[in-house]
Amino acid sequence: MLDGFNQLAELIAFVKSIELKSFSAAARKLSTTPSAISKRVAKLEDRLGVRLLQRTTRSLNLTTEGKAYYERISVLLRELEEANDALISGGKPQGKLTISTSLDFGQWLLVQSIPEFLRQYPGIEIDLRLSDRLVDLVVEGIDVAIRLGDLEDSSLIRRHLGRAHFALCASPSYLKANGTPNTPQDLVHHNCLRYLFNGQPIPWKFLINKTWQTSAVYGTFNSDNGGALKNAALAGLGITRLLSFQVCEEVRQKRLKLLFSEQLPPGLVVQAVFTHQRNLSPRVQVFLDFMTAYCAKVLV
Amino acid sequence: MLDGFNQLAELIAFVKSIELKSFSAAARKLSTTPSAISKRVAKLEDRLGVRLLQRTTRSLNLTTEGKAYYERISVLLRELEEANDALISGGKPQGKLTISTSLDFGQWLLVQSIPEFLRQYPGIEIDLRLSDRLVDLVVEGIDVAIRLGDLEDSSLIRRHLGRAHFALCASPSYLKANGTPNTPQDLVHHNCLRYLFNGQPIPWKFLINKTWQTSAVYGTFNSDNGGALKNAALAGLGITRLLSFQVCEEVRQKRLKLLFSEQLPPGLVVQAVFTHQRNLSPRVQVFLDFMTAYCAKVLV
DNA sequence: TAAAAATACTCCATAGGTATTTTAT
DNA sequence: ATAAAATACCTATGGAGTATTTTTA
Repeated sequence: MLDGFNQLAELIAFVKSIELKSFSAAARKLSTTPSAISKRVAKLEDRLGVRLLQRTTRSLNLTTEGKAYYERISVLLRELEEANDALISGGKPQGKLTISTSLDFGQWLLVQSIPEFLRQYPGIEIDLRLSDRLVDLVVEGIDVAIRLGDLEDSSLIRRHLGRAHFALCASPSYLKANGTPNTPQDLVHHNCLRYLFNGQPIPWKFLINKTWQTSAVYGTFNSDNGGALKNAALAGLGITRLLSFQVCEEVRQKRLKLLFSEQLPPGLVVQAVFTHQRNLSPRVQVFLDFMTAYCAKVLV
Repeated sequence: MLDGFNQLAELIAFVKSIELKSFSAAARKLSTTPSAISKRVAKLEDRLGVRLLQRTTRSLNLTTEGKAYYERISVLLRELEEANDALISGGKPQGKLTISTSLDFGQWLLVQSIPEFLRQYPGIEIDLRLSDRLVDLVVEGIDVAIRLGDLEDSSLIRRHLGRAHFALCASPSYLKANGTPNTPQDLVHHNCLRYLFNGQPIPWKFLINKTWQTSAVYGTFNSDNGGALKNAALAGLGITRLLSFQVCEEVRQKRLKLLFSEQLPPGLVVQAVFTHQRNLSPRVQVFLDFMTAYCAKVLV
């Protein structure tokens, strides 16, 4: 039984100490004294009969057992808080919404939509975490991630938001200086700025004579950051392939010209992923609905 | 923050009261007084600012909010207990393992394996729940279910254990009195005892001339219980189709004879299903491994 | 009227704060 | 030398028990 493990405060002290890597910091955050935190954690260890933290006056280090325990407990505390919030708010969306997405999608599309979202739901605040690595939603306490490309992840629920189209583009100055390619094959003679995924440039495919063919393209600049590629293209360095939402503004302003639009692959699936279907919190629900509508409008 | 929701004891009192439908009963279970339980629940309600239980001196009824809260909290408490157990036991399998499976599989195959399993893991005790309805693992607090047939359930992890073959059989006395059918088509003239799924008899298929054909069969007795069908067949009532593990003993003793073994469909997939892959408790892990080995041996 | 929940009242365990000591960088 | 964790000591909050009242089936 849970008898004897009565004090939620102990668990909170433990988790917060780890997250802030300090008893004193945790004490400040929890509006109490370091003494109290020290005692709570010690008591928790006593009750469990296991040392959770190896601590010196200068550092806190999780023991193996502590690490395993932390990973489970921190999730449970978040869920408990969630349950309390849901109850108290009576189903109204509120609280902190933690979103994870890629740098490119987050910087360009998502941030544009956020002001309107926050206006519609004044009770919600947003933590936006941008990262191109595949984050673990549960461990990192993320409510919802938006991912480009159809990545498998068995344990997560997915919701289709739309499709991000590719956009092959270059600045008018580059095209003037180097000529506009007439066919994808001509790209061999151009400076092609490629996106790196896991350190590898992604091949460019084109519809040529009704079949999909990979063009061998090369260039003097590759990057794993779409913004960098766009800026390079704007600076007239060469031709790059991005996603349409990243460059629509520049295309409208005629600072970038699109090439071979009719011959590009269908693009990347955009989807929201999140954990348990059951008991989805109101703030995640409204965000999903909002993004579904927003993407339907923006991802042409 | 969870500040102010410090007392796990309150949550436990709430959950136990609901499960036992009484404060007094919960008090007995938790080795305390009804007074304490009453106060804990009242305090929890105060803190949350929501009435969770509508109570008279004779009955406890969850409010709408209370029901929603209970469903979330009860799961969290189980998981917290789990985390504590896992830590204290240091990864050794122990504690109560709750298994759900169908009546037929549970009664015949599973119970045979349990003594050996319990012998191997003295720290484990088993709650076996037999039911032919599709239970909700999370809500009912079930560690692992064993299901026959390839049922989809997105949110659950599945592990393949083997395949249960069909066995068409009848008693020697029945075959003597009514003749042994030579082909599946002959079954039209026999009393076929069929299994009911959702109230409907499941059709019998056979491999006839290298194609799968459904035989129109009829009989004077159908049941949604395999044991009943087996007993009817043993009593000489007719021919029935069961799963091989249900009748292998009787076949060995020549109290039932198998028919058309070469012409029956491949049988039902047997699989274990459970929730989250991560942090699978040791007792569930060893049970899965044990059942995998056991089924590999028993499901020929 | 009988059994269960709420309540009033008392008690004491213990959590937490203050002040101090220890420790590691 | 300093900042952080542990500890000793004291205080006071509040949780739990006993006894009593209220409620309802």
